[in-house]
Amino acid sequence: MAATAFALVDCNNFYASCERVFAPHLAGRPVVVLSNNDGCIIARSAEAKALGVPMGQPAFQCRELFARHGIAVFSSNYALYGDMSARVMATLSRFTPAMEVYSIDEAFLDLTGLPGGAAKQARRIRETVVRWTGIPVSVGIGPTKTLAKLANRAAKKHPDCGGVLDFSAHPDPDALLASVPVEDVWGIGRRHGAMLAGRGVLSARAFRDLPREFVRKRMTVQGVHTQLELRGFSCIDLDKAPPAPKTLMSSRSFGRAVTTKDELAEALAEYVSRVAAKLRHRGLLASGMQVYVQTYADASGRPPYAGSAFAAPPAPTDHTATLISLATQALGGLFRPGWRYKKAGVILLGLESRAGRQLSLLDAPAPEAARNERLMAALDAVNAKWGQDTLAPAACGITRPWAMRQEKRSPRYTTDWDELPVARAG
DNA sequence: TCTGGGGTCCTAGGACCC
DNA sequence: TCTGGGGTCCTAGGACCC
Repeated sequence: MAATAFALVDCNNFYASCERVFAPHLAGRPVVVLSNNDGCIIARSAEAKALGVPMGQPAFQCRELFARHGIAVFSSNYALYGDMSARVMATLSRFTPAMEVYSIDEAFLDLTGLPGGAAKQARRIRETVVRWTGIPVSVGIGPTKTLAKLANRAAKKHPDCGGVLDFSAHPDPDALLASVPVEDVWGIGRRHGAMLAGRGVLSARAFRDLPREFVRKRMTVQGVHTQLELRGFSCIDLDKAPPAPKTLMSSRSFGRAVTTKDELAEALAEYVSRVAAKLRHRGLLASGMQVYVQTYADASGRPPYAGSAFAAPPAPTDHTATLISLATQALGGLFRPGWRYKKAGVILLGLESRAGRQLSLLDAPAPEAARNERLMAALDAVNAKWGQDTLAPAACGITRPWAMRQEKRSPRYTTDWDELPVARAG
């Protein structure tokens, strides 16, 4: 029986690569993608990295750098990235059913026992994905998910390995672990990284060799799992069918400061209508809701105001109008005049499966329930066919002066009939 | 004017119950 | 007189991930 071989397949500079698939003239050129609201930099092509464009930097601080180097700048286009992700994942699933889609641009695969060995399969995966989707990927292989992650990072760092690195076949694993900064280990973030650095623990190797009790005390059992995984003992299983989400949220920073309760209510109505559509798409009902608002600091130097409120519908629901009126009520208790609001959001809680719901005698369906259900189904069907905001509740407003900025969004090449790429002859 | 959005898990502490 | 031990549920806060 072969030793377990987890692979982590990770798309290189995913969002930037997606933009380039449909803009071939950008091949070899620096490309960056901005966060929602065109706020900060969330993806960079290799060329942009080489020019020193920093990850996470506010976009307005980089304008000069963008102009000087002719960097192509895009607003984020999640319709495009989501669709490209689905294509990559479908390609990966041809290789093994033992696969976990871990994020929009990453998947774990169990390559144990496949013909030719894990590394050979990984090279085939790489070639196939780039040929079928245009997206380049790197593959890290290891006996645990944490080591596969680490190997993936190393594969990206060392171009000479051809985008595939197998931890188990590495000639000097201790040296490899010693070369990885401790805060780059999967599961160890900035805070714990700083705490460890303060104690002279700087590398993955040094962390691996710490006393277990110390790790448990300072980093909880999750830290212990990470440590065991670095030692080669698998603690984190492949999750082929991720469990239903426990919360769903929709929130946005505004394109400009919002000062009135009416505008806040409109924005919240829009977020509710988005998150309710997600809820129905997953076949879930919400039994609670949290609404929150955040302001900018004001001129007097008062710290920003942040408020949140809970509300619950009479019975678990996925009905947009019910949820909107709930959010509007919650806002009533939350709103303070005289502030400039920066952001608001809605979180749906206590999610349960619609199918599994047992109706009690007390919450027998109201007469309008069946009509509501048909209305929501019709709304979702129209929006699925014609685009996300074709139909929206009037409470969301029409002009949306607070809407987020997206000045450089590329077309939704793959998901919108009006934005298909056009091929020209000759 | 100016720094995203969407998730999960763990722990501690308080309320409440038997 | 004078105040156990164990369990559950909820919330807030902090940490992590992409």
